[in-house]
Amino acid sequence: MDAPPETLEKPAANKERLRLWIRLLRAARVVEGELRDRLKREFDTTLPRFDVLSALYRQPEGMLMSDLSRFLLVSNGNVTGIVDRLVTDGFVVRANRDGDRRTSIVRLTEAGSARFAAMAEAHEIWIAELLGEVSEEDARRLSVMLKAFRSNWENEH
Amino acid sequence: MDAPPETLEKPAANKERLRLWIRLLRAARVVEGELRDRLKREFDTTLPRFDVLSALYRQPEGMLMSDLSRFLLVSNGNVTGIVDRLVTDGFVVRANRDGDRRTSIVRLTEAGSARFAAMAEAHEIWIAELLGEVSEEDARRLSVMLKAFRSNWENEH
DNA sequence: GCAAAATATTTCAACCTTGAAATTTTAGGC
DNA sequence: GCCTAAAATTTCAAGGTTGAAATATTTTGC
Repeated sequence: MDAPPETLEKPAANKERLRLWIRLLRAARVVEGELRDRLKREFDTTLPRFDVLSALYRQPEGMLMSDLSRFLLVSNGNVTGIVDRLVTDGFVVRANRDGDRRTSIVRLTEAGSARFAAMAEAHEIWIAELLGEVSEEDARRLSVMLKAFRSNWENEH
Repeated sequence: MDAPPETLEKPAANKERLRLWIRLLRAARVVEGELRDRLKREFDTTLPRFDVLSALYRQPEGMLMSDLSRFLLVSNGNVTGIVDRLVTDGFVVRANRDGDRRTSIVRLTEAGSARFAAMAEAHEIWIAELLGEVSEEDARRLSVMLKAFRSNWENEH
């Protein structure tokens, strides 16, 4: 016997999930907005640029455009524009890859790496400050839940 | 004696908060992306338009542009554009308010109200489906945490 | 080898988003 | 009653975002 589909199982649970989603989205927007302001004020940059630098910082050997797009959960065309601007600013380079002329490896420059290191340090402090009310215990629990949510999602899609 | 500032209190807790933030942001993006796709496919609309309709649906007497902006956590100029397009589509009207010619009350039309009701029904099911792995118990706990986070934020800002 | 399918990326139009400047109207001080 | 400040909104430029179409290259099947 199959279990009934989740969505019909218990109406109250679904209302609770809806409330959860709305609050999660609002919390994310509040924090995101604050980070955007601070990145602009203190480093004259944007959140998407920060995200790209962050991804590249973890992969010193570089990433393909499609790697970036998949990792950041944004479209290919989007990454093109952001990387273009980062190249103009001198924080990133596109290196030719012999063997496949369709692709190029995107890598941080020295300047980009140094710049990101400074931003990351501030960023960590900002998050500590913005999420200061969340206890270490709560943070751990919530974090585990969200990780489970995501791996589950990845497996199904 | 004052307690030490949160950010210096315990480095491990801050790492945990940083991890939490990253996971929260990713979860929000995954769900948001899926909602965007479905709203487009099934109702030929966008998330920001849905958000505006949703806000207006809860306030049948209408809202000022600045009310919408504050409630949705987006800029004034942003709301102007979205409402303009909703007016063009016939889902929303701007009514003159006697007494103050700077402002106008934005309200749902009959069509807008009916349209939103249909979308809201689907939306609730989608969320139930997307967050199906989160137990009712977890949802409630998480939801309470996020609510506390937000009221705390509101009080400080 | 070559045509066709698959892959990686860019381009583009439409929309979303912000923050700052401009516009319009109202409220206050005198 | 004026003049100035305040308030609500719109306008605008720059950038972010998507999805679809276009481009360029590589791989596959035969």
